Amino acid sequence: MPAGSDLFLRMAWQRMGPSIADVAKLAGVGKGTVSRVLNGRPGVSEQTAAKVRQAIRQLGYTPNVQARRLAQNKSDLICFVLSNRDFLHEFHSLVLKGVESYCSKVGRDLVFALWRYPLDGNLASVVPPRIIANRGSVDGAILAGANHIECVKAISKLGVPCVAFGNNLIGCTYLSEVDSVWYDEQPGTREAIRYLASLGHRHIRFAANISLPWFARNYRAYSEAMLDFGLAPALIAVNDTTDYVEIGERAVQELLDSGEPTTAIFAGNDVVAVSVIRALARRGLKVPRDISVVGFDDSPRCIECDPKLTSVHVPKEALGAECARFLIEKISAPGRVSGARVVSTHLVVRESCAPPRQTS
Amino acid sequence: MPAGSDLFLRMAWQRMGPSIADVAKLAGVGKGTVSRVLNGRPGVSEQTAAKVRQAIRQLGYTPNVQARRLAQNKSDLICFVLSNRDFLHEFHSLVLKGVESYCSKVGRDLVFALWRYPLDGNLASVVPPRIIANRGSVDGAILAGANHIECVKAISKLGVPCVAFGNNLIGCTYLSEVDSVWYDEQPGTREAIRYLASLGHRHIRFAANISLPWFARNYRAYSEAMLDFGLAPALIAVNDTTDYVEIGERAVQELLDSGEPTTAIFAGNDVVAVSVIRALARRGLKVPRDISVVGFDDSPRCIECDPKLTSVHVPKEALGAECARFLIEKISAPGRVSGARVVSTHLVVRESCAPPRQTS
DNA sequence: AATTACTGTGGAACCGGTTCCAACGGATGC
DNA sequence: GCATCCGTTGGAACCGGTTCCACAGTAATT
Repeated sequence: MPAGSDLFLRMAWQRMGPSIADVAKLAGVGKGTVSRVLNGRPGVSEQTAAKVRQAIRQLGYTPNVQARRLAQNKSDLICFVLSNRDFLHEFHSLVLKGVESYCSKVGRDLVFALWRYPLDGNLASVVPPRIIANRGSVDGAILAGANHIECVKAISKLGVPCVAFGNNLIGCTYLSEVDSVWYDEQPGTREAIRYLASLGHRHIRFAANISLPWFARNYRAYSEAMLDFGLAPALIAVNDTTDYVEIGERAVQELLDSGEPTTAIFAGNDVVAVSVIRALARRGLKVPRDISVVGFDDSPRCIECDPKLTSVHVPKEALGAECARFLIEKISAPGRVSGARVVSTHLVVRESCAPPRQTS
Repeated sequence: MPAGSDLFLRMAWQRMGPSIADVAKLAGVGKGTVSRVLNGRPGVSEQTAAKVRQAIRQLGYTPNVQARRLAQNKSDLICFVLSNRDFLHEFHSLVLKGVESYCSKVGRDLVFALWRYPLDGNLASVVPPRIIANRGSVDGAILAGANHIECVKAISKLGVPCVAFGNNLIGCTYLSEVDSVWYDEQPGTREAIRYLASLGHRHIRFAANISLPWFARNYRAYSEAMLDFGLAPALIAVNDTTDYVEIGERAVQELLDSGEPTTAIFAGNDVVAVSVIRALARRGLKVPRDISVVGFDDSPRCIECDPKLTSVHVPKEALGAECARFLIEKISAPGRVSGARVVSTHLVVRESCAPPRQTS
């Protein structure tokens, strides 16, 4: 492009809009003044500002984002990284929604990236997503999906501020090992047990694959709640599959085979719960008449099944929003904030629980 | 920051990495040469290139993306816009997955944005998402979710290359009115009708709210297929609600009230289909023994319900990938490609259909 | 030996903003 | 009347890349 070419030439040659210099020239002021008006900084007389605004309108001027980013050495971009998930399931869709909603409120945009690596394998060869590795690409990252804690630390060490979704962290020994946001299973779980107990249930069993950390955490919360209410925790473990539907089916089979008295099932999540209900139905057992079922997550499918599922609500959007808030605090005050943040859960009562049948 | 400050000062003061000038100085070459090496351009001797690579390694240099973007006037960023959807449901999650997978293959990153506007109201006051309006922010946009065709045209007129998801376009009178990617309902629908007919069904009714354009398109495909097989199309319209679950329930009620002979229901989508199955079950009718049901979309819930749902598969990932491919072609060859592209559908047979009961 | 051709290479100019400093003009104070 | 101060303002320098032109060597040609 020819040096010093004027606006007309530039626009004709490439699809390039007017620049701040064109505005300045038309308004008869300096570049600095236009910049001040654009960013609402003080120190410009109303008269001059009006001239500038007029020129901006006349040219249809829009600031070039890249140039601003270069000059300010920041991008106003947040990266949402979904790790080791085949795609965005309902849960993370809602987390993303919370993140998006907070980000758009504070004028930041969202980059979406996937990240895959062996969660159990050799972590030494794991490379961060390109967008994170490129310096200056994004101001920070939210690590959602399932991550190994060492990979979160690795991203941090790259100098990119980041916040992780806590409950799916692998290898994390204590809450605040990395900056993270968690949902607390306890409040909702306690409510669920109290509710079942108040209906008269005594034999409430937990069904899941507790080799998966999130189920393990739920199970611990369940156990504590049971003990608090003077009840004996009991587990139906299906630890050799990660297919939630299969976990539900096999749990029912195992339960019926064992013949142990059971009046209610607390499922590790909603998919397991729905699968449990269907497996029970196939064996002629009706929910909640013959047995009560409680799910975990409060996903949309709770109201799409019959009976509608009583479930522990996880505030997914709030979780996402909290991740975003935390990250943006970290970005604007590096080193000033850190630790773990927690959002609460609560029970949503629907139709899948009833008083236990009078034992024959 | 002081002018001409050296690397050490810059890194100490702000968290700023080494720049291309630092690499050039260390390697004893010019900036241009370093740039040539970085971008793998010819015209650099192997000896010099080696020196440069050594210096890059020594400093741990990473190029600054923003600077590159400014100089090249492109961002390598694609925007995925989800319009008028409360969040990413399964369908669009999979479309997004297809987009992501194609983009990451060709080295582009993905920005995620939501866009809300009244689809029927006053379109004059609709403002495009900030990220699109900002010149230079993204190279192009994929408009997913439900869009009004005038809004797609408005984005185009801003000079931002874009491709829209076709099937949810409002106000679109012919396929190639804007650059778009569609799934073709016909092949899968014909397969479904042929399959039902081959089982012996003659009275197959379509259930949906056909005031919604996507259902209207499905209905048209259904009607054509029915006629082709010498059968009479019949509609159960529930046009006064957009709640899919309610559509299913009310359709069943209407069907039973009418008393018209019906041996199979072709639902507008899977959510409607599942709702139909449940509503039938509540009235003591079992699928597929008493009546057959076919869904549309082939969503995950097809295998999470009982019986597993036979459904017309929409290749959502392929659709997303095609959007991305189309857009990137538009970006690299402006004005050279345009029109509508189509991906096909096909039937996936599961458990929800059987030969019709011998009429009593 | 002089001319031509070609390969490498340095570096100035440029992308389009932000930031900061010097300077200007008018009002105020003495 | 002169010094001081403050609100405005222009513009140079800068952010960190890319691009392109000019030019130095060296090899090939005449």
